[in-house]
Amino acid sequence: MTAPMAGGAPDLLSPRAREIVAAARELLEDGGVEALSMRLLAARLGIRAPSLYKHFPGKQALENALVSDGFVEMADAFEPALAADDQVGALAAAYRAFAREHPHLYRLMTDRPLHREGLVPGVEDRAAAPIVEAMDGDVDRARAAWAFAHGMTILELNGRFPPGADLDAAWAQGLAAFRLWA
Amino acid sequence: MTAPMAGGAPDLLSPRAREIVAAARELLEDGGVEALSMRLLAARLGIRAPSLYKHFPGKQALENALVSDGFVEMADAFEPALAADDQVGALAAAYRAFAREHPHLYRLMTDRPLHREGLVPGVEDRAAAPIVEAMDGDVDRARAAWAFAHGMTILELNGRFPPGADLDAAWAQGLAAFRLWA
DNA sequence: GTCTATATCAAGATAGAC
DNA sequence: GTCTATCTTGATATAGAC
Repeated sequence: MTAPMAGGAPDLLSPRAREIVAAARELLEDGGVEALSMRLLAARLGIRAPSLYKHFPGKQALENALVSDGFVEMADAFEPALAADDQVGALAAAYRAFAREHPHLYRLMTDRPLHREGLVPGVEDRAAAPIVEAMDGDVDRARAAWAFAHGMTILELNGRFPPGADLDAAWAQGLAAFRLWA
Repeated sequence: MTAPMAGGAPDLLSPRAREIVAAARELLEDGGVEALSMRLLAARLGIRAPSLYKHFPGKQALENALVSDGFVEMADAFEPALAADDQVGALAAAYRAFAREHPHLYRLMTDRPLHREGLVPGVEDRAAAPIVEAMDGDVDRARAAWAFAHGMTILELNGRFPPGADLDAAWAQGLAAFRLWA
């Protein structure tokens, strides 16, 4: 696992809270969103569930910490793609790689409403900025490109394409369209 | 609500089971996937939850019936778009309209793994066929286009675009790209 | 076709002692 | 910082009577 605070911002969480988030992250990546319960998390830490509430007011706060970390990692993965010759292709590759390496985190981050009030300020924007940048600052194109990437990703994660589907080819078709714009 | 069996196929469900599915549909459209519980469904029908198991072996079978109906309705909504001058635009409009009119059904149908063994045979393919047709039979382009449409739809349903985002403009950007292919 | 009664399980969360 | 004990709620599902 990469460092959650790679950007260098000071950590808002206490050391013990950090340990809990780390365990929650393992639990999530191992067993998915459904496995992320206060009971199982406590068990992984060798403590009882009520103890967790001394460190987080509730489950939502814990999820918010996981999602905030995820956005920071996403931004760290996306930003280098802007240095590439083919920004669109490099960014798409980074997007697919992130989702492939952290499918359950990706789902937690993208496939449900966000509780924005509880996130670390700015992290969502930081992850989104490279997409806008790659689309030359056109937010409408950026949203369309994001929708394509998310659609491909979540449909694949949910097993919605036919078994033999050539997803590389489908990605290539979408990317070709994005490049026509640019 | 439109007729679930508009295609004319014989209904596999008993009349009472049909009533139960109709009530489940109302429950789903009113309160979303989380509201779709056997208890609440029974309450809406004025009976007790265990009685439902005389008509369906389990909750999954009930969901499968809802999803199968949904695919039939989706196909009925998509197929006329192929008669339009602008097939891509008409199909996209039909897609958006379906999701807007049945957001919770759309989620049940698309935003999770499918239990294909339990669906009415052929319904998924029938809903997908118009997209492939509009893309001149190119399945890779059809998958890319579907990913874009689903991404736009589900991100909007989940409130993931910024409050002031011009989603019509984002759709237009994506559709322009699809038309460049054609 | 519906009922009561029940099994089983799991979830998030709180109070208060140590 | 962790504990035990408990609350509250809700889910799917089964057995067997009527």
